[in-house]
Amino acid sequence: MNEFVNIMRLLSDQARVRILMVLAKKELCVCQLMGVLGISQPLVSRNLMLLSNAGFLSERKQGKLAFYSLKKGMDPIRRRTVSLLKDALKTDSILAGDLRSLSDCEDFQKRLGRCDMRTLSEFMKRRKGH
Amino acid sequence: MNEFVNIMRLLSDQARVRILMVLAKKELCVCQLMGVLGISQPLVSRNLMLLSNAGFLSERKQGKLAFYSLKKGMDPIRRRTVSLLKDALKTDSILAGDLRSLSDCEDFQKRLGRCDMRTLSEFMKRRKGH
DNA sequence: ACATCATATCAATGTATGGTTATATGTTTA
DNA sequence: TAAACATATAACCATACATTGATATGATGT
Repeated sequence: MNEFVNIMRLLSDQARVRILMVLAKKELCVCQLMGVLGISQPLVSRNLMLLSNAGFLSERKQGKLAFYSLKKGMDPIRRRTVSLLKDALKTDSILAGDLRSLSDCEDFQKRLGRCDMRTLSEFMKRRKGH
Repeated sequence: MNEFVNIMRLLSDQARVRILMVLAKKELCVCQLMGVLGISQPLVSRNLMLLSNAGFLSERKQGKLAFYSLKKGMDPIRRRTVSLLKDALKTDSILAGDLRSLSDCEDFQKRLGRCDMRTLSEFMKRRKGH
């Protein structure tokens, strides 16, 4: 009972749901999530830790980057929960915006050749402007 | 997005999940839920209101009693959510205890011929003793 | 009308949680 | 080795929420 209630509490936060849904599309590092979601780095990190501890994410370290992705081989309950999330948010506008931000962010980083959190967050802020 | 996150928050509470699961078995009035779950009447009422407003419950008034049950004809997302709850808690010990309490509580009330919240809560307290 | 019973609502309070700032840890590059 | 970069952790504050106790509303029977 408690485990399930804790999973629900985990998913009762917009930022965490957005992270989970974006990672369901593609493996990303922390700074990319910052850029895409427009939230602070400590907050991204904390939410990634919570989602990892709850058994939803895998972590992969490469150099100074930490990549997170949806965990493979989750138990049936978690799998169904993620599937429910996907269907419930299939036409969600915020999520659609996040995915657009993602490709913009990737283009920017490709030109830059690195993550560069400061420049990236400036770029994304300007991007939100219009 | 917000609607879904609110549903998750709703289900991130043990008392509400227990209420929902017991009502999924059987229509009950407020005082029966008090007895079965061992929680205060204002708390039961409040959580019933939240679950109703979120579209999970139907209400039926009969005399001074207010009966609540799982709503018929919920949208697919809510239906799947309830189904997920049921499966996730299929072997949950707290829920099993609630269902046992339910039949005890019904026996007691049948002998008594009414709800009688005061006597009932005393009875249920003693019952928890062993 | 009055007393009792069932439910709803309100006020008060302690706790949990999201968000921010500052700092620490670890990695690469110059 | 020093500086820049990426991430993690800690401390803190403000807000939201669960829970309780008291009280209000409303129905039933005497």
